[in-house]
Amino acid sequence: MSDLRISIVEDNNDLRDTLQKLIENELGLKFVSAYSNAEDAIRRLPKNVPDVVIMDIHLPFRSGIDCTRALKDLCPDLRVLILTVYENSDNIFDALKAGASGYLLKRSSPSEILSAISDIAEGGAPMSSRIASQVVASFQKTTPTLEPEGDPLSERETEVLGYLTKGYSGKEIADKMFVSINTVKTHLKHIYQKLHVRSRTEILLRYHDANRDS
Amino acid sequence: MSDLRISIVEDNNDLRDTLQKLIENELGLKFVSAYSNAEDAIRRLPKNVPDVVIMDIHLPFRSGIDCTRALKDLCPDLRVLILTVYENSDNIFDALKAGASGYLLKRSSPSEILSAISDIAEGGAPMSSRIASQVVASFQKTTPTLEPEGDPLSERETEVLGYLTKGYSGKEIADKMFVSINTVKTHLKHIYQKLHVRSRTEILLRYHDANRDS
DNA sequence: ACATCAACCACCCGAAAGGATGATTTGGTA
DNA sequence: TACCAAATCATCCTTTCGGGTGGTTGATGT
Repeated sequence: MSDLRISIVEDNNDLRDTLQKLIENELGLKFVSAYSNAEDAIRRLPKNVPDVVIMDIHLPFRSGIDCTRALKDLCPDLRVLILTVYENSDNIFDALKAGASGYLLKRSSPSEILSAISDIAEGGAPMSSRIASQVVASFQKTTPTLEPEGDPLSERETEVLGYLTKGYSGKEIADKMFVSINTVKTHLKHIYQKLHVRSRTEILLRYHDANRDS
Repeated sequence: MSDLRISIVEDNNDLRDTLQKLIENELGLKFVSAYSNAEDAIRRLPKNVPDVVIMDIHLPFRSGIDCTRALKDLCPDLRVLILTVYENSDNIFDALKAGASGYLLKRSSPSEILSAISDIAEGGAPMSSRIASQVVASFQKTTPTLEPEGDPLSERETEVLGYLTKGYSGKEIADKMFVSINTVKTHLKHIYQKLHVRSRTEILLRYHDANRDS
């Protein structure tokens, strides 16, 4: 097994040098390249693709998240390890969606960074503790707002809602439930009243905001 | 700071005893109770609530996921650390949705388990490497089927699609884009053709199936 | 016996959505 | 230059939605 090849995208010169030295002094890792902005990285990194790139988020022009997206597009096998000071959930989720596999905070110790590099290269997804807990929290989004605890939907109304959120039209729901279109419309009116919405569009938006499952 | 209070829900007697000894022999941890099934845990654990409960998933009658849900309902501050052999994504996501904060595989070493306990008690979300990568992968659900690679949407069409997926009506989109309602309708027709759908409802379904974001 | 409520259905209305056809302008490219 | 795609708008037409009003039945509970 040859050395893991590592690149760095980081605009802070001191930190970039520190990381480079950290990598160069570690057995099993090989420093490949470093870039101080997203453009350089996107243009030049694909010519000599590393195994892992350590990516800052705050960069001069294009963000590290943009850069991650672009690089993953050009080099799908590249593993991106975010190393940043930002721990707000928007940045975390955007980075992961953009294709990052790991997310460390800059306060991490050198040994944490090194073990994260090994972990991410082996298919893991290293995250700082605070990051992981936010990611997990995103799964626990309490399925709220659908049925606001005020007046529960009746059995048939729930059934109609089920078809509604699967994308069926009023007519199709009527057929599936063996009732007339007018009955479905009545149920729908009641559902809209109870959930305080005025269209199936609003239902779908709320439903898929609230539920991350089927 | 007093000792962390730990309980165990695990049906395998050997492993349960091993875990108990592991906890009893560790400075800073205090073993509180152990249960071999979900019913016992749900009935008796709330009478003496620990800080952290180590939970197996495969249990005799009710699963550890059910048990997690019930316990989190009774004791919201309880931290649940899943310890199981299952690493399929359904169990992972269901457990996290049920309120678990950490997810370890049983192959984990004693020191990993101990540090996970500390981590979870401090608000972290410890996960085995393979688990974390599956969780992260769930954010990267490749935004498929929206734009089927056959004919990309034009600039304005993409713009219309953006508003559409935020729930705006045709008229509202027209206003926001400073064009007539007819233009929006034309764009919509083209979008429907390109994405092979027949209504905004289908668009919303596909969009929110594909994207876990706003 | 009476009240209540879910479920069912009908008719009406206006607004929105979806589809077809055709037209004009603009910018870029063969 | 000639052509083409994208964007703009219009007109016509049908269906669907959302909302209002009203009614019948059957089960449940007081």
